[in-house]
Amino acid sequence: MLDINLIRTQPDLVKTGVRNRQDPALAETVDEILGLDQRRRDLLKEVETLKAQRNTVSKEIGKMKDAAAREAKILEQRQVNERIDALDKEVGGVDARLQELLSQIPNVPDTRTPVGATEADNVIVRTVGEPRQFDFTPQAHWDLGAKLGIIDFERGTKLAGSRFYVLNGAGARLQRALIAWMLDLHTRAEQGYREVYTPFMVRAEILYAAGQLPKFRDNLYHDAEEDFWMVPTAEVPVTGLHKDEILEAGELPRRYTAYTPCFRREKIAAGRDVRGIKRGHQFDKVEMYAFCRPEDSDAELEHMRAAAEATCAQLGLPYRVKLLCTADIGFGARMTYDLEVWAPGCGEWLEVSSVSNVGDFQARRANVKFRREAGLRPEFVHTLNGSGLGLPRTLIAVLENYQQADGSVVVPEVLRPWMGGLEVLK
RNA sequence: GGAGGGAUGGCCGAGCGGUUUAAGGCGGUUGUCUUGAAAACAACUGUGGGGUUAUUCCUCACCGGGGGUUCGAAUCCCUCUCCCUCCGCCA
Repeated sequence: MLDINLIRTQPDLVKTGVRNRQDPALAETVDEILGLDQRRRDLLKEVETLKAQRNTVSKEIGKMKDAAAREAKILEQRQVNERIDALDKEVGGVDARLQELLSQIPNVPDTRTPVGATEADNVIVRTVGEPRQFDFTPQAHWDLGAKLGIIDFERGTKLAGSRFYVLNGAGARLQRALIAWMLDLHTRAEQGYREVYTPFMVRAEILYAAGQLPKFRDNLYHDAEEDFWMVPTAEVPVTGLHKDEILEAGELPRRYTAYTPCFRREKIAAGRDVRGIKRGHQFDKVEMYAFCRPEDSDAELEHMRAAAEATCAQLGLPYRVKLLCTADIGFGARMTYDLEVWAPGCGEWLEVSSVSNVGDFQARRANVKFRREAGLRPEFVHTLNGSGLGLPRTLIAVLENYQQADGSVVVPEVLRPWMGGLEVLK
C-alpha cells in the first residue's frame, strides 16, 4: 500500500513507476485516486462541521428543563442527522473505492532497479563458482533420486496427486539436514537472525497485512469451515508478528528466520515444470525477514543478499546474482536480487532465493511502526524478505552437482554433521 | 463439544444513557528544590483522519472488531474475535 500523501504530492513519480513496470493503465488509476481523494476531503469538511454542531446541541439538550423546547430541539436535530447519515454513507463509498484502487498500485521501484520491458532485461550482477565439468553425462535429479530410492514420485502421486512426491530415507534426512544447517547459519551472530516457529495456518487478516490477499487469493489454500489459510511463505506469519505494534527504535533492526512448509495452488503455472521436484503444491523453505529503520533498508538488503549468498557458497554450489528489472520485480518490492544456482542435470539456473526491499509498503498494510525517540510520532518501519533458501531447488542442486559417475551423490561437507557423518548417498 | 466469566490509554483500574474534556494510581518526560541523586511538589504525557498555520490552534473518529437503537453510547441491543475458569474429548 502506498502513502496517499505520496500520490497526492508526487503523482508523476508514481505514474512513472507503474509505466516502468509495464502497466501503463495504472497511470489512469492514479488520476482516479487523486479525484477520489479530493472528493473525500471535501465531504469530510462538511460532515465534520455538522457533527461538531451535533455534539454541541446534544449537550444543550441534556441540560434543558423545558420539555416543549427540548422536544423541538430534538426534532430539529433529527433533520440534521439525516444529512449527516447521507454524507457518512457517501464518505464510506468514496473511502471503499479509494482503498480498492490504492491497493492496486504497486510500490515505486528503487532508482537503482534497472528499467526493463521483460525479464530478459534483468541484470546479472555476478556469477560465483565455476559450473563443474563432468566426464560423464550428469543425470537430472528425477532419475538420480529415483534410482537412489530417495525420491518416490509414484507414491507421492498415490497420496496426493500430481506435483507431490515422497522423500525417502537419506533423501528425507538430507532435506532435514539442509533446513537445520540453514537455520543455524542464519542465527549465527554475523547474520543475526532470530529463529521463530510460527503457525502454518493464519487468519485472512494476516494475509491482507502481508499483501497476499486479495490479489493472490487464487493461489492460496483455505479451510472454509474454520477460515484458516495455509501459508504460501513464512513471510506471511513473520510480517504478522508485529502487526499493529510500535517498536522501540533501539530494537531495530529485528531480523527473523523461520522454517515453514509453503502451500501454493500454482494454478497459473499448471503444466509447467511438472517434472521433478522443482515446483509443487507443498514445499519447504527457510525464510529471512527484517524490520528496520527507513534509512537502514538499503544496507539491510545487502546484508540479507549476502546471507543468502553465503548459503549457496558454503554449500559449494555455483550461483549467480541477478538484479531484477522494473518489469520483473514483485508488486510490493522496490528492489530485488534473485539468486540462481546451476543445476547440471536438468541444465538450468534454478531460482533458490529472491531478496527484496519492500520499503514501507508492507509495513503500512500491516501497521508496523517504530518510535524514533520518546515524544516523537511513530513512523512506519521498512521490511525486507528473502529466501534462505528454498528447499526443493537447493536439494536438486546438491544432488545434481555432487553426483558421481556411478549415480551416487557426495554429501557436501557442511551438511555431514547433520547426516550422522554420512559422506556418500548410494 | 458443553456451562459460566471477562476485554477500558504504555500498565493497573473506576465508570454501566447527558458537567467524562474517560476518575484515580503506576510508569514516562520536563521543571522546581539539591553539589549530584533520591524524596517531595508541579506541568505534560494515546492513535488515526480533516482543516488551519501568525508552526499554533480548531475539529472528527477511536473504550477488543463490525453493525444497530438514540438528540446524545465506554454505558443499551445484535454479531464476531480473543482471553480466563470448570466439565468432556484428545496427540
